[in-house]
Amino acid sequence: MNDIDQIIETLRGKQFRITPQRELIIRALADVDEDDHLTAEEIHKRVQVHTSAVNIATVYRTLDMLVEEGLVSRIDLGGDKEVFATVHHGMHMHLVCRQCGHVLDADAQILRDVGQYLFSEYEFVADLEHISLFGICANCQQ
Amino acid sequence: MNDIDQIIETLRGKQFRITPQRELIIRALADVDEDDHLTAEEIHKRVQVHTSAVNIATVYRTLDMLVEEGLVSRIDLGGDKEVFATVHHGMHMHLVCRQCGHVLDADAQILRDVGQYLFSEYEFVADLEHISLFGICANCQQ
DNA sequence: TTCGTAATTGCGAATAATTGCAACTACATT
DNA sequence: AATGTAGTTGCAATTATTCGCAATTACGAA
Repeated sequence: MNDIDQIIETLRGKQFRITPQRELIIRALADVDEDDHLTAEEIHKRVQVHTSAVNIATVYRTLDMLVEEGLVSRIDLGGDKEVFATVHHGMHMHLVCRQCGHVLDADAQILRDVGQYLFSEYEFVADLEHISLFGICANCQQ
Repeated sequence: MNDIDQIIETLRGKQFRITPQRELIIRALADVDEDDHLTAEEIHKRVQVHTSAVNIATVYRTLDMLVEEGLVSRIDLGGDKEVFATVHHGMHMHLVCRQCGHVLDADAQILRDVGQYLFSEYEFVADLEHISLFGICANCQQ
């Protein structure tokens, strides 16, 4: 079973209705190259290639729902830029420079320890698939 | 020297001008109880107690500048809620439940390791004073 | 297959946040 | 103390996101 069907099955299991709009949005999200992330606006554009009959508000609402259900990651790339990707996408850590805005992808392996600690100490299941950390990149340090 | 003067001195050193607006915004931010964080809107209200002559756009721009200079932390509490605090505020980690929105403060000590790793591996200086992690809290797991 | 209904959508309006630009001002220089 | 100017602000316009509500529709049950 591919990512798309897997997400749809999960939603059905939770009594969500699978509308054409939702399916198109999920396809747009899943049909990207590895390491690719899309903004809400980009997703809307991709969906409109197939049909112009999907409202931008529906895109926002569907993304919120998918994030809340843990099927999609909301990735903050510095205030003004917010992107989305399915959680099947592979673990990522984004190092965002708060000075130049540059985004560096880092190995997220180290966060496993943090995740384990948070669960044992607080019973909190942290989303560590896509994490953004802010700071200053090598270039901007001088 | 207190937090406020320290921030102002740092800004002067970087050739930023200390306008009445900026001073009021910095005071509003620094004059809070430990563990308190303010939204841009709350900061604006606090400043307006002293004078109505500060535009909300100035508050946003000043906060952006302070964050970019590393003097203030921008703390994301779940998409719609963004709060600010001076970095002198003490290390924090916010565990934000993506289902119920509840925010739990956790010990941030463990992130020190992550910070060291990121610097040695990527020369990236991560802001670990105020971190938000998203996930599912104990209550919402069932 | 049809029906009933609660979930979902689209639309327009409301709200939040950002930006361009002309006017203003902090402060270094004289 | 007066001056020049680059940095900063206020305002209005723009853009991004959310919300209320009536119309529509997915899908379980008959």
